[in-house]
Amino acid sequence: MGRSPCCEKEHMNKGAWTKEEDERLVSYIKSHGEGCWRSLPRAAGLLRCGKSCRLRWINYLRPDLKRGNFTHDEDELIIKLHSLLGNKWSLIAARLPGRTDNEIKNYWNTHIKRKLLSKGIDPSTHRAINEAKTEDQIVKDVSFGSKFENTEKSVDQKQSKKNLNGFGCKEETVEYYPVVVVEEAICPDLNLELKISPPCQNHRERTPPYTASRFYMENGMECSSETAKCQTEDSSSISYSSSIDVSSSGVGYDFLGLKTRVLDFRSMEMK
DNA sequence: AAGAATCGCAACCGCGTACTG
DNA sequence: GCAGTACGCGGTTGCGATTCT
Repeated sequence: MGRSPCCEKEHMNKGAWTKEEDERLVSYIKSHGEGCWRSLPRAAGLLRCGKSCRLRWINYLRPDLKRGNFTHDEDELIIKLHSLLGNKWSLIAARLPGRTDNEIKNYWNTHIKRKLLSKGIDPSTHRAINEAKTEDQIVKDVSFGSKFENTEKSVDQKQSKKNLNGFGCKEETVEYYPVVVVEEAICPDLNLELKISPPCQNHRERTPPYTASRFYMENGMECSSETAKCQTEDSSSISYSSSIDVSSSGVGYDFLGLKTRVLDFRSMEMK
C-alpha cells in the first residue's frame, strides 16, 4: 500500500527550531491542547509538518520534562529496563518520569553503552562479552552493580523505589495483551528470559481486544503459575492503571529493588 | 592558534500499526 | 475486508560544541 507523505514537504521549515516557532507551538498547545498533529501546524501558524511539531513538543517543549544529567539511579534503572525490554525506548521512558524516549535513547548510545562495554558487558545482550553464547542459555550472571545487592538500602535506592512505585505516570487506560510472565527472575541479578503465554482461562472470557497488559516478575520468590495466572477478581473491577496491585497486598515483589509485583506494559509487543 | 577528531543531542526518516469510512 | 490516513516508535543523520593534536 502506498503511503502519502505526512505533509507537503515544500514550503516547510526544516532543521533547528527558532525561538519564535517554539513560542507559537507552546502557546497553541497551551490554549488548545495536544490534538491532531497534522492540522496543528497550520492552525498554529507554523511552517512545519505535524510530525516535527509533535517531536519538538514531546522531546523538548513539554513542561513536565526533567532537564539535566541522569542520576545514578536513573542509569541503573535504564540498564535494567533495557535488559528486560531491549530497545523499547518508549516503554523505558514510561518508567522514568520527565525523561523522553529520545533522550534515553541518546543517553544509552552515548554513555551507557560505553559504560557497559568498559565493564566487559555487551550492551545489546547484557552478557559478558567473552561469554560463550548458546541459543538457550539463560542470562543470570550479569550484575549491574552491587548497589542493589545490599540488604541495607541507600537513600538513593529508596528514592529509586519511590519513583518506580509511582511510575510517575498518569493514570490511564491501557491495552490488555496476553500475559507475559518472567519466570525464575532472581533480583538483583535479573533473569532476562521472558516467557510469553496465551491468555489464561479466566481472561479468555474477555473478548479481545484485551484492555490491559501485565508483566509479572519476582525476586527469588516463588512465582508460581498461581501467582502469575490471572487473578480471580471480577475483570471489570480490576484497575489497569499503573498503580495496579502495588500496595494492595502484603506480598510484594522487589523488582528492580522496588516493592511491586506487577508492571503494566502498555504495549508489550508480541512479535 | 588552528585544524582535525570526537562527542552529544536535536531532528529527520521510514516503517508498523491502529483507526476510520 | 480493504484502502487510506494519522500517529508513534526506533534507527539514523546532521551539525554545533568540545576536546585533542
